[in-house]
Amino acid sequence: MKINQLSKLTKVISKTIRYYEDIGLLPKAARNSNGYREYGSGDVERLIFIRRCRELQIPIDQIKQLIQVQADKTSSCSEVDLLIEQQLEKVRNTIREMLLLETSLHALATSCSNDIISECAILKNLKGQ
Amino acid sequence: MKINQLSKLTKVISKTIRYYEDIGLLPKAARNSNGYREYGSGDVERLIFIRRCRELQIPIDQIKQLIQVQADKTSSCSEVDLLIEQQLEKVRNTIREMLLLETSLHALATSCSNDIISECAILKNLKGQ
DNA sequence: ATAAACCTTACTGTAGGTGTAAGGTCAAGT
DNA sequence: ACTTGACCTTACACCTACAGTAAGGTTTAT
Repeated sequence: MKINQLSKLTKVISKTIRYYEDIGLLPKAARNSNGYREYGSGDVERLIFIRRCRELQIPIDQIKQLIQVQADKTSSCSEVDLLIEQQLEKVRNTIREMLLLETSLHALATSCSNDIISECAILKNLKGQ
Repeated sequence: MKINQLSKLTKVISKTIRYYEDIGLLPKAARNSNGYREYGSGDVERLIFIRRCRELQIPIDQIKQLIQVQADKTSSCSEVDLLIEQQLEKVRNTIREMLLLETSLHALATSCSNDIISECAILKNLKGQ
């Protein structure tokens, strides 16, 4: 199949598929006589795997690792476990930071009941400290 | 004062200060005879304002707007309110997304009690759908 | 005198793509 | 036969918000 077909099956746009090939996340695609990329069902599976990982915000370098681990039959699940666990920790950290941010912004948003710009409490708060 | 002094007072590194000048977030700095940038107390205040905004993840373009609004004595607070409100909404959306992410990752992390890579439930889950 | 600490510009790289230009190919319709 | 439109190709620029590095000039302290 051609790139657009792969794109439809995986919900990854062609542009991004070529990009993934460029950076080595996908192997170099086979080409047919006119130079178009040619894909098979293995590519569909691999790309869906990648898309699912990206949806979970797993960085591309770590996806590369996950793919390598899968290819190596002798490796154990513990590497996979660790990677997912780390990703989970990162997400939880982000959530904590975002909640602090939300508190600050909310306090800021409700601080000004004025209408005169020179007296605006929001701007004053932003200047302070 | 010179750039390093400004940096210490505002907790913004010199590199970033020059960058802000490049992109027009800070006005072109005055120069003294040797070509070094020369700053005054107004610059301290302005840069602290910018830092506080960045800590709240307000994008640089919106900080530019906030600075313009402040300079214009005829403008009302409503623009400021709106901007902060939008930022708050963005942060809340990110939190919502992150919480969904956390759920997915947690489910994934606890799905595999296996140790054989070819049977790893995590990898299977990532391939599916 | 010299070394450390500071200043300058300019260019490159980061993550994960998206946008755009300029062109080749292919199938269908007129 | 010709054209139109949909598809394919590469290559380069752009996005955010900086950080790193090179290569060089200046100032300050010892």
